[in-house]
Order: sequence, then C-alpha cells, then structure tokens
Amino acid sequence: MRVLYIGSGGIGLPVLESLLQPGSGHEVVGVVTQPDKPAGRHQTLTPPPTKVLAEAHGVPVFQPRRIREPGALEPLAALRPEVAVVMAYGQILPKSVLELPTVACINLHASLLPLHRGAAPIQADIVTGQREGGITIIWMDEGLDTGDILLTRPLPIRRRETGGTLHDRLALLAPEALAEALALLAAGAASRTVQDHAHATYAAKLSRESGRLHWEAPARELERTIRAMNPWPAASTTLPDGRRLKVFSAICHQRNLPADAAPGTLLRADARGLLVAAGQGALLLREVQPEGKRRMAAGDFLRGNPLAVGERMGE
RNA sequence: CGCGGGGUGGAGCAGCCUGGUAGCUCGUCAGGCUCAUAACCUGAAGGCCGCGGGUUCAAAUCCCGCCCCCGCAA
Repeated sequence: MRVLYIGSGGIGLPVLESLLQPGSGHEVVGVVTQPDKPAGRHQTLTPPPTKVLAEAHGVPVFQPRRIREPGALEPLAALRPEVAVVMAYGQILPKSVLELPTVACINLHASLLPLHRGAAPIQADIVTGQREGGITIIWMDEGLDTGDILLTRPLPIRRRETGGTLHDRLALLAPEALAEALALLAAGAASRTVQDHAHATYAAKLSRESGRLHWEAPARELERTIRAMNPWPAASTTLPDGRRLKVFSAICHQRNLPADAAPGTLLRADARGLLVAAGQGALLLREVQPEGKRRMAAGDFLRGNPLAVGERMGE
C-alpha cells in the first residue's frame, strides 16, 4: 500500500525502517515530521531522526510548523496515501489529515490502551508498576489516543526494566505489530474494538520535575520513578551543598531502619552506596551523576565527595 | 559564537587564585593478622598533571590555541 509516515521520535525509527525495506510490500510515499529544532549543547538546528532516515532513502519529507496551518494539507493529499501510519509525531492531527488516506489512519501507541494515553506512556507504565506494557494500534480519531483498537501486542515488563530499555524493546516490537495491522487492512479484515474509556489514564509529557525525588514518598515508588526516568529526564535530588544529583539506579531497603529518620536523611554512606530515608523504607542509591560530571557508582562519588550520615538530601 | 562545570597513577577527588618536593580516599600487587568482614596492619608498583605553543631561572599552577567529557537548555 501507499503509506504516509507521520512521526518524529526515535521510537518510530524501526517502524519506518521496516516500511522502507524493499520487501515490505509497501511504499512510503512521504514522511511528515516536526521542523528542525535547536538541540544539543550548542543549540544547533537539528533535524528529527525520522527526517534523516527518510532523506537517506529519497523519500519526500514535510515539516509543517503546524500541521493545522493552511497549506500543510495539499502536498500530502497529492501523495494519495492509502494508509497513514502515525507514531510519536508530536502534534495533534486535524480531521482533514485523518481523512486523507483512503484506507485508514492508524496510530502506534507505546502502551496497552486505554492505559496511559498521551506523550509518556512508557515511563508511566514503570512508575505505576505495571507488569505488562505493549504496543496498541488504533484507528485514529480526533481525540488524544482515544480511537478504536485495531490490535494489541503486549510485552512483559521486567523487574529491572528502565524507561530506556522498555522504549527500545517496544520500538523493536512495533514493526511486527504494524506489519500485521497493514496485512489485515489490505485484506479488509481489520477489526475495531472500542476502548474502555472509563478506565483510561493519561500520561502527560515528561518535564524535569517528573524526575524529582520527593523523599516523603514510599521507597518502592521512588525506586520505580528512578527506573522510569532512566535515562531521560533522569530522577534527581539535591545534595546538602545544593548541587543537583541525578540518580540512575537504586534498591529498596525496608528492614533494620531507624524509625525516626526524617525523609531525605542520609542513613549510611559507604562503598555500597547512599542509603536515604524515604517516607516508607529507605533507598540505597547505587548509580549517580553530579552536575558537570559523568555517571558513576555511588561509592566512587563518595570517595571524592564525602557525605556524613545525618545530612539531608532534597530541598 | 545560548549559559555553565570539568579533563591530575586503574576509580573518585584535592592542589591552580597567591608558579618552586605529586597529595587524599580507594583499587591493584606482595606479606602479615583474623572464626569472620565494605575488616585491620606493613610494604610496593603505578603519573610526560588532555594536546600544542608562549611567558619564566622554574609551569599541574599564568597566557593563547585546539581536542574530549558533562550539567543547564532542547
């Protein structure tokens, strides 16, 4: 089929790549992606990875500043797509775009809908302690991830899963799911299941605050936050001297802890890591990164930055 | 030229302002001690102080250029 790919994020790269392969049975007639943006340490204008891949394959790229703006639609209509495949685009598509493809406009979403609609479903899965994530392919409608479900591909979430590892595993799962969906569409056999809207949840776009460790929370929750935000935006807290400390991995401790320690209090600091009191239990920080430095084992950090038991983290 | 921190034996850091002996906490190796340990004691190896140039009697330290790592920001 003639496919219009609409996406910006790296999570969609394997999908786009699979569509571009000669044996895919489909033709990518165009790629719509976000405009180049200043990025990186020097704020240099950087194209979305999707654009780079598309151009390498000679596929026309469209980067409307706003997909809703006048004039954005016509060039896409000229491509006469049969299917539009949307994944991590970053803009809400207007009805005019949804109705453009003759067969279907489908969206690949990185969670099991209706759970965690929105921009950060992967991290939300881990933060909320889900045992299963996955890819959901929906028939798009005008709502945010509210369309009818075409198919679902579940993926077990591992015990030590991080946002990064789950992201990568889902990215690799997505092409299979898409291939199946496209086959069903081509055969006219694709089904629709209405989402259970009553049980829908929303996972807002991540901000730096998303990773802030609020020490009064239970250690179990903080540990999940740390895994979810790894590697980006990364969980963080504040050192007694005010510097920011990112935290990339930690272990929950529940036993043999002083009952009267205020959340955020450093209970122990040695080669094993920094043990910090939480609202419930304590967290042993294992891998950290101070401002301006690279990631390192907590024990290494302590060697050059000695901290005393009783000092306070956060705030 | 978006703002900022940093590159010093294998690791994490101090020393730099106020030039003049390579320091701290570990790790490694050898030996000792111990029922035991993230244990302790003794000894040892291991550095062109990121690279190039300049100033100086003398540069890790001051000046200029370059490379690399990282935080903020996206």
